[in-house]
Amino acid sequence: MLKEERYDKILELLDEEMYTSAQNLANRLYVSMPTIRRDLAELDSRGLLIRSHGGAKRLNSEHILMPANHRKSISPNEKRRICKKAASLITEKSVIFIDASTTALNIAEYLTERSLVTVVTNSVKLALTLSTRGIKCYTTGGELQNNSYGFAGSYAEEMISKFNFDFMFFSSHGINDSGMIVDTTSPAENFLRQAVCRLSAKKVFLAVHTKFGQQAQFNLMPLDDVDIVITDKEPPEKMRDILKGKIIVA
Amino acid sequence: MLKEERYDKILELLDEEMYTSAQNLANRLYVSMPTIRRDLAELDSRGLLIRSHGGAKRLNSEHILMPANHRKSISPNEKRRICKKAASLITEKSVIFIDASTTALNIAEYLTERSLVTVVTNSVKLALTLSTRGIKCYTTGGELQNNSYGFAGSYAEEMISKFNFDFMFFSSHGINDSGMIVDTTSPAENFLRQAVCRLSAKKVFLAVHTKFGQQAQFNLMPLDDVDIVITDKEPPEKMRDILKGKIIVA
DNA sequence: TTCCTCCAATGAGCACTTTTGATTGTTTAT
DNA sequence: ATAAACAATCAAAAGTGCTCATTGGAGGAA
Repeated sequence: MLKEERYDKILELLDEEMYTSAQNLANRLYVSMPTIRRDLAELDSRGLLIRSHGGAKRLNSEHILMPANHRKSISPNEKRRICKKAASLITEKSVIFIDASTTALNIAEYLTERSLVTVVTNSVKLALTLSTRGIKCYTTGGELQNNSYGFAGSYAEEMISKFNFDFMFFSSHGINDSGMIVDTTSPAENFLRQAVCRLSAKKVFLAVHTKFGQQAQFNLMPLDDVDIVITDKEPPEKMRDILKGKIIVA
Repeated sequence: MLKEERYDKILELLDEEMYTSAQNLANRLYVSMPTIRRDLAELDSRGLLIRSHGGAKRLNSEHILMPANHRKSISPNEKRRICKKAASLITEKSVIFIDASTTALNIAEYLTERSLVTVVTNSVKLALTLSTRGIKCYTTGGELQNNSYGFAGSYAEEMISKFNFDFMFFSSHGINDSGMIVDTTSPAENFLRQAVCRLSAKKVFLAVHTKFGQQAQFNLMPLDDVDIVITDKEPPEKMRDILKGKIIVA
């Protein structure tokens, strides 16, 4: 096992347990105590956990700046596959908007500096990711939404009003049986997405197959407004008609 | 097989496996270990994977986030003391700007929801910190600057132009012997600070004592433009005159 | 096309570094 | 006071970077 792999495993275990003893880690990862101690020291110095006598403690929201970055994303591989397909739609020099969702975040992997794309986003995470990859991107300002690490609000809306987008890539909580895209996030964020929608030539909805048939408290937009839906599996029978002509299975 | 082809194969394998050993790659691609090592080094430097002793790790969206250089803040206690004092200047309902610097970041600790302050910042870190503390804040958008985790650029400048600030809190690389506040960060970020300066009633400069007598490549503004300087120790003799009347030792 | 030259890419050998677990004596928590 | 956890040190093993000779493909000339 690689060292980095062990580091990740330690953080994953801590994610579930809040506290863990060095002994416990040594047993579960089949390495000796000194090794675990060294690992914990290293992870502590990276600011990923808090070392304490006998073990370690998970960072809580007070200490962590970019929280939950080691929490496992659900079906990460499906999301990545979807995003790979999504990125392949992007033509050179196009202007694209990517929203703040764990799904759309993966597009970052498939963007390169060379493609001369103008990226606009309201996602803090995407901004940080692209920044470290050396890809220029414009981030909307505004008020940071607690659960999504996305900006929203009137400042964000004003900022995006300066653009005309070729593509808008977004995701949400799900699509209900009547073909309405629904979400649980803040209304402010939904307003923003609706505004971007009006400014975008092509609207691309990224949906892992589990999203079909989901219900949530807010209506974002009808599926009719979307041009392309990218998913990872054939949707259930009852949704075939609504999705006809716009679905791509990655 | 071409080199680039092999690169792609490596990335494909990593796509499925998340972690892989150099040995494994060498076997599957029918090349020697040195070659695989060279490949991994190259791919790592291109930012397409993370090299780790014995192999490599896939770069997924979650891991890109954490800045690799977890530089520890220098003299954190002095900075906190300075920021505590800075926060005590803030009156209820005032509108304040806090810039992207490790020093000013500490103000977050001393802000409470109740004080009804409107906070505006170009710092991603501050935005995240305040957000987890439940304090509302407006973040400028713009282009993320690589080293400071701050936004800058014309969108940021336009955003702040909508405000009139009661206080501006900022820091920089230092003050040189002629009383000029100097910095090493991107010019874009300095333009932003200058713009905020013009919109602020009181300019408060936060300077750990080590900043006195420092030189750097960019001139930010003369000390004359600043109303208050907060530091943690009496400044050196030669700077007393310039600082007269505006210095507070926390 | 075919041959030749050149240069980048590769693999082997070797010295060096990193990682790891065992052992030691010291520190810490209860 | 006592047991657990710790840091420090060491040696073995694995992994690595370096140099250098060899290979094999790209590009130009016959």
